[in-house]
Amino acid sequence: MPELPEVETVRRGLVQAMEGRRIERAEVNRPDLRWPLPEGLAERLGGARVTLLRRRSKYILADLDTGESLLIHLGMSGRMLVSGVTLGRFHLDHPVPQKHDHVVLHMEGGARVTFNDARRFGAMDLVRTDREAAHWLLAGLGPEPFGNAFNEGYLVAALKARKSPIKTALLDQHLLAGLGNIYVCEVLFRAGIDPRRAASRIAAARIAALVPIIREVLSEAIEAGGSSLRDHRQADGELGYFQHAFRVYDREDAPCPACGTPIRRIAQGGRSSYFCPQCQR
DNA sequence: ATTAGACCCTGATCGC
DNA sequence: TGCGATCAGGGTCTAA
Repeated sequence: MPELPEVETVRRGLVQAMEGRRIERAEVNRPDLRWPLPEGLAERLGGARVTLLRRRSKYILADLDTGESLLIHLGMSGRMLVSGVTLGRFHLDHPVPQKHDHVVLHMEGGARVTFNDARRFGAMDLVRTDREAAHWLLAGLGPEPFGNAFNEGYLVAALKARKSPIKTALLDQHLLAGLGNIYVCEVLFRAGIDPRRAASRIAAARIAALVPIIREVLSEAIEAGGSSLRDHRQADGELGYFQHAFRVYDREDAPCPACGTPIRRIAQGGRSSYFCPQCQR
């Protein structure tokens, strides 16, 4: 489901229900998601206070006052839904229990935060906060798109060594953390680059131009509350609306917004790439 | 080290 | 209405 903008949207949606609040009780309904859940997860969460909610790449990190952080990945179909709270005029509820509600956090004050994930490609783990950078899921991640370590020089150097298509290279989380299939397609369209082009053979100036484009696309998507395809929801159940701004993703045969040429869909690395054969070279 | 492909799992959709 | 094939925003692991 979620790429960086969706994860950031979910994180923001969880702040009010979780930050500064104690987890009164944690309900863990199965022993594993993608991987086994950590030993004693329910006991280690119960009674802990959430001090801060952060995001690294497509992971959400909930720092606890126990010295541990809860690491959450939503995979393809994971959701975090808040219920049992009133936000302004709206009372959020989530008729429980739903199929695939794997972990439920009962927060002090009555809010519930439910991790629901039909496909179970998602993950949860506990890590000592002061050693989180060494966690096996986080250690190999590339720079954050909005961080200082991600810049023109870095990207040009990193892509120079890549013979794979630019599409696949930008999806590699070791090279750059946070992009997924949707936003890579949209970025390459805005940059006018054919997704099949070998990364190493694209002129440095065109690679450099990707840096601000990547930030622009991600910023706009975050601003829109992410993209809601199929059943993705923000934490408050609202839908993001960036999908209405897609220029190529999921628009096979529809006219290119720039030139009218039908958008093409091809498979790369087992995923669909959408592009305009006229505008992207 | 890089790259392609299989694989993980459930659910929605489409053509017949 | 049913059935199989295909596809889906994630990532890991293996083999070459």
